[in-house]
Amino acid sequence: MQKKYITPVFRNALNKIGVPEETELHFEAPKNPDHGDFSCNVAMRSAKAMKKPPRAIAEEIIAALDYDAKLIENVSIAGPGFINIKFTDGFYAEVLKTMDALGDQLGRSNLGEGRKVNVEYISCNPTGLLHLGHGRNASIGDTVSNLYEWTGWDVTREYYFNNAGNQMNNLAKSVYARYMEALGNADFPFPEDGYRGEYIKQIAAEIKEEFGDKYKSGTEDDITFFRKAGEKWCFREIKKTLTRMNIEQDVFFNEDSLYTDGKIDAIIQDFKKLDLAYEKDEALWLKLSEMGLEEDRVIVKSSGEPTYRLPDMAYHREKFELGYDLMVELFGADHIATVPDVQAGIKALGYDTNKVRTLIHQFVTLSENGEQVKMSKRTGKNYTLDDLLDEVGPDVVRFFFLMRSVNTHLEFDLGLAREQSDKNPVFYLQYAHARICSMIAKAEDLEIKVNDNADFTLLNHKAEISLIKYIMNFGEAVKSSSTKCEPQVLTDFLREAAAAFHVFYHECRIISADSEELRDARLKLASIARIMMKNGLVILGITTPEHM
RNA sequence: GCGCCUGUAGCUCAAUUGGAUAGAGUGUUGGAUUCCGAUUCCAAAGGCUGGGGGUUCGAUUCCCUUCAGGCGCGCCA
Repeated sequence: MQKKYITPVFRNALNKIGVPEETELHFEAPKNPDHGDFSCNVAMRSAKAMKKPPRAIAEEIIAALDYDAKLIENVSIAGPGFINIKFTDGFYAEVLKTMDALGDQLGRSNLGEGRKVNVEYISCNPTGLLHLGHGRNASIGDTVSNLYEWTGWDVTREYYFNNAGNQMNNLAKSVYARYMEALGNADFPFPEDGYRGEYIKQIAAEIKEEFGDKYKSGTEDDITFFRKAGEKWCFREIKKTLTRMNIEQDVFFNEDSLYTDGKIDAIIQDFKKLDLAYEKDEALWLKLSEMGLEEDRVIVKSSGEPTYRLPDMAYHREKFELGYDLMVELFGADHIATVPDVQAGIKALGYDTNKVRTLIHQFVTLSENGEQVKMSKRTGKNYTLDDLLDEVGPDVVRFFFLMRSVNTHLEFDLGLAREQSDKNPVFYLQYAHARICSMIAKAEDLEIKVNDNADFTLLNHKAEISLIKYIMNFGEAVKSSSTKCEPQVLTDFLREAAAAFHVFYHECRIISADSEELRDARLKLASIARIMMKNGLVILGITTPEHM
């Protein structure tokens, strides 16, 4: 809203002194508060076009500015030619009034204008349990979805459920082998690429418990049974874990349906029609080398089965056909190689791949006291997401996975995460919220209610103005976090905002303020800050305790 | 060998997309609070942004090169 006021003021001045209309006019909040509330580098940008030194242009601009002295305190030149703007306290009183009027909607915007976005995340194959990388994927995906919702998009949360292909046969054979072991065949051969996790033994044990040796002969029907049983068990566990993290998705897209609905065949025919596929060595190849990539790849194996590329492309096509304006997909770094192939394929089919936004997150390492942790001390096995949830709880898990930017390696400090104190950033945020709640409760005990008509012009303490600025910028932070698909932008912002509240709380008496009017204004300010903290935590998918 | 990602304070990470004196947290040292929650606040110390070149008013950011780590490079997904 500040920009809305100053942009035309500046543009008028620029026109007056003859700066070209196309010169970019951009304001930013300087890191250093001594540089004012807003800073503009237009004088430096136009130095070339004007053929004058930046500082001289800045002087001309300032002389030509026509602004309201009730809102802007002063405008000055600094450094190589920055123009710094300082607002009055009265300006911030107005801002706070506007923010207050938003109520619970504080932080929401209509950036997306109701457009449809599909966010695909987790999409873990039902062949095992979720591990730490999936936890990061789940946390980011879910919060990115929240961010889109808060910025006015129509969001569909989707899980691509892949229960076709080799991996499932592998699962079936692994379970079968463990089942035979459980029946007393100690040296029953285990498949070479089989899944060696302990959970396979558990599945086998449960089958033995329920059905005895009914499936011991291992016929094709038996293997099918093991495949289905394994899938069902794994998927149940996955969903259980996600529920613990408070994650619920709208659509579970079944890869199998692409085969039964003929989508795979259709896409093969289309590639053939476009003369982009050819047969060699009894397999079908896609001419990726004609689409700007290194080499051609197989899309149908000589066995007649498609490779992963084909269903992946068909899946994207389905999403395009559903009319999404934007498709976000989130993968771990190990999937990075598949992206260009699939994108090239759907582009060749005539779809606009600019609508697909692929996010890649790097790996997670777990550490404690500077040492890398691979195994859970509790179970002695590989660390699963459930183990982590058991140890530190869902709030900490989600926050830790969100507090680093997506495309960097993440070190999860188990010692810090376990810490239920000020060292742990999650508690720092939640405490700010809880502190406001208990303070308002205390005020109510004294029969002091939050006064909706409080006089904000009384708020001119440095700490008060600082907090108001955070409330004012909250919506921008949500927008920025959303458009960048970087939850970390929001976690950082909220930490700073919480700090601003704590400073305010420390320096400004609220309930025992000097006057009732000041008390009311501060109490109201705190209550608006509470909404900001609450909404922020909600977007991150973290609980908002009123007591701790 | 090739492609992608990363390298910033002792440690874990930021830096508004090319801006001002590179900032936070943690750790270390020292302080504050008779009163709304001490899970709080304030201060100090800590840096050749891996190294070397280049582009320009200005580079952690862009380009080249080199070193180090991670992830990929299948008719597996």
